[in-house]
Amino acid sequence: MKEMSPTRRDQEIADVLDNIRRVFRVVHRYSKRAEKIGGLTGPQVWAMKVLAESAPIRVTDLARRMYLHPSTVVGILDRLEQHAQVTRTRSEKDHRVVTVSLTAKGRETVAKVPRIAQGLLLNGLKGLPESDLSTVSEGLRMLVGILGVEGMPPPLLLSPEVNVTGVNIGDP
Amino acid sequence: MKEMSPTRRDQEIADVLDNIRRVFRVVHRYSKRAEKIGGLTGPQVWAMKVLAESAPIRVTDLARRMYLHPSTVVGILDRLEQHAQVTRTRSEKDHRVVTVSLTAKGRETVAKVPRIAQGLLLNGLKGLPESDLSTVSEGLRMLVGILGVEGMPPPLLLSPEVNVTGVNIGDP
DNA sequence: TACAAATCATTTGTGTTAGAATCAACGAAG
DNA sequence: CTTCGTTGATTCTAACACAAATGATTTGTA
Repeated sequence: MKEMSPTRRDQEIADVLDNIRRVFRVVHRYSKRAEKIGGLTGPQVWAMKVLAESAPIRVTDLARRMYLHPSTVVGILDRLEQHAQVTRTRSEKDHRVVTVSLTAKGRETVAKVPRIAQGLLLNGLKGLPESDLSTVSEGLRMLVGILGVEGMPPPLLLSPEVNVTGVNIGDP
Repeated sequence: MKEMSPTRRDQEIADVLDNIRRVFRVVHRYSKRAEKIGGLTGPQVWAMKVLAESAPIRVTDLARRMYLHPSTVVGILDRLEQHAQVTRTRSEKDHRVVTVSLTAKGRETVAKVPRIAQGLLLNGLKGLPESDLSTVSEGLRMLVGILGVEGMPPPLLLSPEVNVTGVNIGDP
């Protein structure tokens, strides 16, 4: 690429940080208020989707998949349990372990989610020309590299189903 | 842009969403625990920096600059006031307005911050080859475009000083 | 002037997030 | 078998974050 004066480079870095800020705010807000399927919040729906995919699952594993601290997930599960969306079962083999599953009601809820969750980002990305998508993809890969979290957590499965899940997460 | 089967494309979109999630989490955590200058949290330091730049300022304007809800800022100001870092003054002209300023102690605190706040992201970006920086920049610009927030808020100044602030914002 | 609408800060209520400490239970070493 | 370290879930505390409602004040309008 062409040469760039230090000043212009600084400007570009400033722009990057500025844009990160913007994306974060939007994604963050979106995740806060969006969703609300059946009175559930973003993180709650997100947990439900992970459960739909791999229940029964231990609390710790659920936390890992959600990139969250176990104590955070406990709170989310408390609320979901109150709404009768999930159940907790103490494992027989290892009494330290608690297994989380969806209730019938929970499965209904999850079934209703996908189409509604067609978020801004997912639709936007879908409509992007291949070359632009590559640019976005590359750029983010580099950011992740900078932050040193490429392999972050168990990459989850990558089925189309999960893509949708990803969106909520975003805002996920 | 080589041709890409629908499946591969879906995969790439999934990756993008996954990476946004990762960057989001990392930056968020970073802003949460990092900083802690003089016992202050990330958002608190962030508010201090905005104040350093444009105090005295009204609560609403401070909130706008931080991309936060006013009620959130009230809490942050409560805590900063307890630590004697800022003061609140009811305006004479308009009795609805409260003006926030830094105390002497607050100015000292701010003076200590900048060098420590050379964050992961800023340093990482600085070390990036020009071509890679362009890719990151381009990709983010597209994301911002998708989200329709190009002009989002008063872009703040773009001095190096503010860039540092930008990092905190991330977590914002 | 009077009254309605808008503005500003705050309070209240709910939810998300993390770290530290706690408690039970498992597993391995002696 | 007993002790010791580890793991797993939870509780507690503290900070964010937002929406909705409140109360005080200003502004615009009839």
